[in-house]
Amino acid sequence: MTAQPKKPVTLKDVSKAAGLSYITVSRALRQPETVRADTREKIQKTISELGYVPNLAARSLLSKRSGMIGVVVPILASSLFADFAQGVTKTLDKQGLRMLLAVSNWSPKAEEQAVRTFIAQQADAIILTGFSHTDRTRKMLAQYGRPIVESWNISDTVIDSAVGFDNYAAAAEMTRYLIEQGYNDIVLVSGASENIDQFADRRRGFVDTMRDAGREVTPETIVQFENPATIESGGPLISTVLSRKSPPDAVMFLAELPAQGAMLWCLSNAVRVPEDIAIAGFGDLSHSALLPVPMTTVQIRGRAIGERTAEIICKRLQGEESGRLVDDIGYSIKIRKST
Amino acid sequence: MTAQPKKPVTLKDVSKAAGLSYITVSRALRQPETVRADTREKIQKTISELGYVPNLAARSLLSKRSGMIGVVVPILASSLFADFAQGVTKTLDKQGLRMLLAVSNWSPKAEEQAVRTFIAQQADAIILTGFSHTDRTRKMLAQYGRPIVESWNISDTVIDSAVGFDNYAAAAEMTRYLIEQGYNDIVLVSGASENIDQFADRRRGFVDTMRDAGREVTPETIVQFENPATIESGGPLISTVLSRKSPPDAVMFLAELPAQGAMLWCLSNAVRVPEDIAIAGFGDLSHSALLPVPMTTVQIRGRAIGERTAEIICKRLQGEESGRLVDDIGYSIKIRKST
DNA sequence: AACGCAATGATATACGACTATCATTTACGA
DNA sequence: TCGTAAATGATAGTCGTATATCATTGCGTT
Repeated sequence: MTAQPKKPVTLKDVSKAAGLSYITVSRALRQPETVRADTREKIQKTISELGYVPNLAARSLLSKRSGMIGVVVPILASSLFADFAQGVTKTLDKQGLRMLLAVSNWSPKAEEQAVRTFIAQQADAIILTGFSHTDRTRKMLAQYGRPIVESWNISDTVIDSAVGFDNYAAAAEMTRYLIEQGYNDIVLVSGASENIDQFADRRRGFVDTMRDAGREVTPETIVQFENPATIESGGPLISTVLSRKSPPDAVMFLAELPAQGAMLWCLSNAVRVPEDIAIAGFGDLSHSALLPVPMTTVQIRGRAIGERTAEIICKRLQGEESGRLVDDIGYSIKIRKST
Repeated sequence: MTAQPKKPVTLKDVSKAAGLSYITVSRALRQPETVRADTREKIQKTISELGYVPNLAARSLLSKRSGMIGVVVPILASSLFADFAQGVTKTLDKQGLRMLLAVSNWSPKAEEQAVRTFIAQQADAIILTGFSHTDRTRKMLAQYGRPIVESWNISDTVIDSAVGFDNYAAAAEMTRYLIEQGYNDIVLVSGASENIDQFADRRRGFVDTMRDAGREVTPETIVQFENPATIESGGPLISTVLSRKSPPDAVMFLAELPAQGAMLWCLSNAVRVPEDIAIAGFGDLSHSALLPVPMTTVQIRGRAIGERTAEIICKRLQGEESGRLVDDIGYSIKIRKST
């Protein structure tokens, strides 16, 4: 069945089968009003009989539009980026656009490779996550000449447009909240922040707020997990922190999965939250609100970021010159029982 | 910047800039050994100066290979299908192939639309989830003449190849286990199974095993949730079941999220698991093993299914005529504390 | 000086869809 | 029966890449 590749059906094949000329068939599809109704019907009939599907590679060569949008996410499994990607396709679908999806594993180098093939494939627009790109990526995108949206963060220096939220402010606000709640010794659990602006910004938000409040930030204050963040890393992280000579009274995570892992570890090890240790997350994955001790966290609407991003792309492709645009979709601090 | 579309750089532009003929530049890329080393270098230099990126639409028109693989998943957010998709791209990446990803929302009609555009985009292969396709989808795929892999289930009647596990057997084995554990009144919580073979097979596995064991299966035995399965649906489902005149002593879920939701509801409502009610899941998302009462479930390795699926595609595209192939990647029943 | 070979050039054709231009056929009313 | 408009046909060129064929140039060897 699949062994011998079938020769694909072309418009020419359709015209022969219908006993019409190529040009008439072409017109029936492109300018239907110039072709008689019964002729159109006959053509439609043979099209579905032969199973003709237009070759978009040929069309794109001429029209310069491929109908594909390139999207790069750092990771997909158990993360808000899956929501994001789903939001993107959902919106693109309505316009008949398709998503070329690449996973970078938080590597700008992998992102570069993805962008290169997106451009080669004639993607009509490109969606990236974050602002951390290689020089070559930036050079390629500068030549690209089509819509580019960076997502999941906002900044004054975007390539083209951006949709996201203020990572710095979100972390700062959560830090301020914890300080105001009276926690004296707050530890930050952060992802590796080299090359990842989101984590770097969140981290700065924490550090600046702590210092503004007169709190000391020592090397002991910040603990790091390896990307990608996993739920399994949470237990070891919190147990290490709790076994210090003078353990902190609050731990603020910059990713949701390790926070959930830490919470579950506490539940299983008779550590009371928030009495023994307060835990705050970042992201608000679906479990967080339903845990026996619902978790305080920064709620990010990943789906909404994806939809908004795709909407901007669609508008741009329809010729609306919105120009450089930075859309702050916001976040919200969800105060629950864990702090 | 993005306003006026730049005219893209073509091979011809490169040849002009390098002071060479088009054909020499073309040869330098396709048959490098026929071009002098220093000429090749000069060409490479101008290529990177101009930022030339080959137009794969043009190439694909000639070569019949687009370098893109179409993938349809029912859902992406908080599900094993995100792991699956990540496994697929990871493996495709190594061969320089890209993933066109569509989300069907469990709708065969949406799948059909996705398949149509995959074929139009000249995808080199197509990956589907499950066996539930519309007649039109089947017709298109029959004409397609390229590798097709159906995933997440296995069967004797596949279109081309399949990678997955035996949904029927997995549900049957879990049912048998619950019966052997001595649970007398087992309730099944299933997804809507019209048009979704995975759920239908799991359901049959449950029903057949129950009847074989002499258990009655009444309308009361099976409760249904709406797709997509959410964690939020778990609480209401289990509380409804528990408020029956004679509540069951075990609940078997055919999806992991509602099972987790049910478990978390029990934890928050002083319902003891498994003493008051046993709970079994299906899928094993990352939280399940770490809950205060770790959950018994059917472990599915979504990532592995994705990787294996992509491997088969890659081999096929490299010309290995493996032919019709059904790969059972297995599952494993994880007995934990919740039953 | 003649030969062979490597490197490069010129030209044409193909891929499938689309369009512009001009030509032909058909149907219908006056 | 003619004029007109609508419907259809024929032909050629476009997009960017790839390749087959044949031609030209330059260089070293005998």
